Amino acid sequence: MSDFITNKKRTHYCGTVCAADAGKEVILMGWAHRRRDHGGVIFVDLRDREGLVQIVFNPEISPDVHHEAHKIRSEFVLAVKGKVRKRPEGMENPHLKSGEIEVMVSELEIFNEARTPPFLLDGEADISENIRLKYRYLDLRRPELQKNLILRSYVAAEARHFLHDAGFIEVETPFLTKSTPEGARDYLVPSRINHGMFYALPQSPQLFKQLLMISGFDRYYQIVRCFRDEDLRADRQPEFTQIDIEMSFIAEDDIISIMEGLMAHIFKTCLGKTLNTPFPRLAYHDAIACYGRDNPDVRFGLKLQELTDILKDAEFKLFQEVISTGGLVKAIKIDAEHGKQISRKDLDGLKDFVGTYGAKGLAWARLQPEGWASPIFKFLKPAEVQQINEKMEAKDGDLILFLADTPKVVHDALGNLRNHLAKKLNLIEADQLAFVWVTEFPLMEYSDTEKRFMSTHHPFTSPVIEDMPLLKTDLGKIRARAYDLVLNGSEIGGGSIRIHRPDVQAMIFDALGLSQEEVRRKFGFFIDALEYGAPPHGGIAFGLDRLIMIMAGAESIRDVIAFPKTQKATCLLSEAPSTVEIGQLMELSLKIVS
RNA sequence: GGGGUCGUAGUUAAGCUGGUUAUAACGCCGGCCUGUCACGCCGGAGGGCGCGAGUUCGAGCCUCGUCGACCCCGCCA
Repeated sequence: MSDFITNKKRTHYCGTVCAADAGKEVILMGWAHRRRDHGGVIFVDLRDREGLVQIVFNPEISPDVHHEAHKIRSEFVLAVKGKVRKRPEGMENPHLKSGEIEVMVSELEIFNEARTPPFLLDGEADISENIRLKYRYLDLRRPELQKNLILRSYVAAEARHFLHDAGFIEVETPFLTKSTPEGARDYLVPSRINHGMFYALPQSPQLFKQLLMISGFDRYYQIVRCFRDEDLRADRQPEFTQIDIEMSFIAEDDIISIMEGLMAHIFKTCLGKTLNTPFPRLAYHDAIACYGRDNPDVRFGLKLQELTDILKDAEFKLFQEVISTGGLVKAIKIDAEHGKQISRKDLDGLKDFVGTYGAKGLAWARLQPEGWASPIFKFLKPAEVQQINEKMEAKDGDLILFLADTPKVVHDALGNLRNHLAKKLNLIEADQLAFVWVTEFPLMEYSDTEKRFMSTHHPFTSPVIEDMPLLKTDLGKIRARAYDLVLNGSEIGGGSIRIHRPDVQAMIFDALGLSQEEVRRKFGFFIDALEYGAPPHGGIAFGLDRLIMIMAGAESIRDVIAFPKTQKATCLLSEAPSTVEIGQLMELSLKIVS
């Protein structure tokens, strides 16, 4: 074995060698980031996870080592021994943390050569994602991704630290578990021992953590992988990580305040940022009314204003039709300064944008010195225009965008348009952290595809007690004891107080249209457990990946996961999924039918 | 399942209304250089345009199909 490693141990990480080390003998190990060969003297930037340091090969120090150094190419793996010295006057590199010093190498070992990498590992590598993912182990050498994953590690460690100190017990729950067809599509695992039967990978440890409450653990947490076989997005991967939490003998405010403490601790220790707690709260109904979505980005205005009442008698066919069939008219005002950045052509683009959310049109009006310029205002009475002016507090130059449609389409389209405009018009200040709790979710929502009411959260969410009578009359109006934590317009966590009484649980299953046999088949073990003394309990789960995305300022969830999947849920590095040997299928009594 | 953007040397891109030997930068290889740090200078190699059809005298440019990456809708209790 090499004398380096066995006898000569690494003394410093490259990025940590600094001016204070001048005069010291150091041993460094890392990758050749860049080489500058001047014929006489050779400079190499040596890189490890902590950063870069310039190492210098000078023939006057050792002709042999200098000769050997000629072989060094990008990404060769090196060990060097040498003396740290202050760089000569005027030769400092202010771009480098270790730029004041350099290491004069007296001994070199090339541990390993490297093929020329398929892409440069320098700075902002604007390389197509398929190449990056195929050579993920090289992409991960880039400082940006190293930084993200190191942050991720810190956050997980600090979360554990905080929760441990707060009396939470980390318990592992099974990955091979029972399929529960409610909710997302399951990843299935065939059972070899039980032919024709399948495990499912957990979408979340929901029932297990509730069972742990019944078992008396009182406070549980787990940083745990979850699996959902649904289509991917920029912030969605088929396997993702949750900080999963459950507590007994508590109510909403108990959980909310401890979780605010958790967030404050994580942001303080990992980013040095102080959060203002408690976080503001917003009822679901108000979130939808003002922001169009249940994960509002409250870093900017552009709130939705309702004009339905003002326009209900308007002699404009389109509005009349929409309003008389239960639809709404809502509008967003863009102030003059930003409104003028939006051209007629942009307006066409915005119309197409809302089209993707089912909106059939997008009307606009611009207040100009000579009055309103708008394709629709000619259909309105002066009194109506006047009321719109007042409601929107319109000033000269303002641009108003109107949408008339069903409530769902109006909120969907304008909610997304609002976010789109904020980005386009640069309305979001960097480094803002806008947390908001969204509360009072509906317990159930009617599903047009399933033709029945479905749980908004999951069927174990407790309804608000006073709303219980609505179980007989108006299922859509029952509020849930649920809460989501939203950060900068992204849902980073969600949870609820659970049902702990078997009779209440039975009523909810009944309202969801699940027969007793179905309930028994799907959740029998859990129903049984509820009957053996379940404490009042509730919990929450945070999406660790999304949280890290925001903390790291990452554009994509793939940038905070070491080995992510593509949008088609494949791994370009390992080439999973793949076909398997026929023998493996036979062992599982499986047959590919098409 | 649907909509959109993209696919040209190792990489990132350019390639005009289809027209001889397909450009550039970086990277790579060789040479020179004792103070560079996106080192510099000189020289060189490297692709036939994701793949497959078609239209045409002629296709990187047009058409169709197909594969892949990304973004979005649906989906994500």
